[in-house]
Amino acid sequence: MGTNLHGNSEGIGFNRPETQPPTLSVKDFYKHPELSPEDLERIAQAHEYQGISKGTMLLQEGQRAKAYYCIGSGLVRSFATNPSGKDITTGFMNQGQIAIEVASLFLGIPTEENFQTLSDCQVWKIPLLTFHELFNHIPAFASWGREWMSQALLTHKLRALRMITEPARDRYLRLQQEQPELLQQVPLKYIASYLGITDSSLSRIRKGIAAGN
Amino acid sequence: MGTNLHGNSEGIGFNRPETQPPTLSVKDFYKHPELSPEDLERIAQAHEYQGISKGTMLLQEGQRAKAYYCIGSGLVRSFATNPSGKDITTGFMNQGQIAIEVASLFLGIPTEENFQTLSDCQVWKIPLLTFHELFNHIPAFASWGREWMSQALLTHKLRALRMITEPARDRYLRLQQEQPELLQQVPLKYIASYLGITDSSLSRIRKGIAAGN
DNA sequence: AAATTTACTTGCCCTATGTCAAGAAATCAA
DNA sequence: TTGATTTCTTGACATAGGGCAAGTAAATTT
Repeated sequence: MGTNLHGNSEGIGFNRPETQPPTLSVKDFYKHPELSPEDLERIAQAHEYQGISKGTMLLQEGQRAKAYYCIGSGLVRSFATNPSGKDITTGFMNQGQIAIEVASLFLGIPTEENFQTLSDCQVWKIPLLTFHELFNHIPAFASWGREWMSQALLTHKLRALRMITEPARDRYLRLQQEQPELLQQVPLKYIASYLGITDSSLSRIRKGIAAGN
Repeated sequence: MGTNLHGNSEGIGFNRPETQPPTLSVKDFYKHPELSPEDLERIAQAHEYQGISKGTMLLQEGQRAKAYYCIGSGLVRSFATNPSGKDITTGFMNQGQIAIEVASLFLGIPTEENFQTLSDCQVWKIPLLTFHELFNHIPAFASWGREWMSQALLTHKLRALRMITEPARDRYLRLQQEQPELLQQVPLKYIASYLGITDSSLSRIRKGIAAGN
């Protein structure tokens, strides 16, 4: 295999000490006005805390997700593989975000995306079955889910639009502004494919920005 | 104004005879295993039938949608306007599809998209208030909505991905295969911006296809 | 039917980005 | 520490697609 992201499906329980303890609790992921403290408690109980080491595949295309992950610390990327074999990064999820695959979640169809940790992560994991149960029994949780999905939908529409309207350089600058952490932690090739360009091009764009700004 | 798509906000009730009566009923839009005939009936009742003439703006950016539209016949496009003034087609909705704006629907935020009829349309319109009421009272309807949204989310993710991975020509061919009607009915410039290219480029792509295939 | 507007095509030239390949720098593995 | 792998940069060249402008065809308005 020969990569440090070796795709072990069982990278659970790393030992390296975290540099920063996450200041998040699982309840922070479920902010919604209608959710009562009791609801929140019940939801929180349904999660299991896990440490996951860098390079772990959380989900592979063709599978159906069995859980989703609230990211307490660390970084996850999702990617799709091109017919021609290249992988295209479709998203980054970091602290405070949820790594989730919608096709599996509500449609029960196998995913076309892969999810992979880019660093050691601390996550709260919730099985999809449990999720559905809570979802059906706690209306406020359903509201939360609806809002989450609406937001995701907007985000993806906007992404498609920007791929059309903005030149690569602008997309890079926007990413730099909105998620500067990413540029530090993520290999350039993943950033590049996320922006829809090659790594060579991104390298040149960077150079251009560094020079004439 | 000087365009046949004159953006009248009150193009309700055209008189031109339809060439084809729509074979759809409003219930056809709400296929879901959990929806009982009674539910369906109640939902159907909440819709109002309307004829809308070509060129009508159903929704303008900056507004909050007050309703959505099930398209019995005709064609609608959504578009966003670029900072530089150009409009970019973000989607086409035709017979059997729903013209809806998610930001307004569940987030209550003003839309950044415009919706415009590209032909005379027959629609079933449902006010958002009524929709929310039914949505909250009929669990199966909520399931339907969730599924609709999941599907929409997948579609938009895929669109963004294809903008990255496929060349314009392939995107055109795909559109031609998946929605051939569109190419007949829609001005080239709208198709072009939907595909993320200029009308000149699309014209050349067409030419190329017509020649060497 | 004349005038106007819109739709589409085409030519010329330009730019952003891709492809391929090489090499330096950094990181990881042993 | 050495070797292997990955990361990033850079060069030479190719190409898809954009910008602009002209021109014809088609449709709409008057």
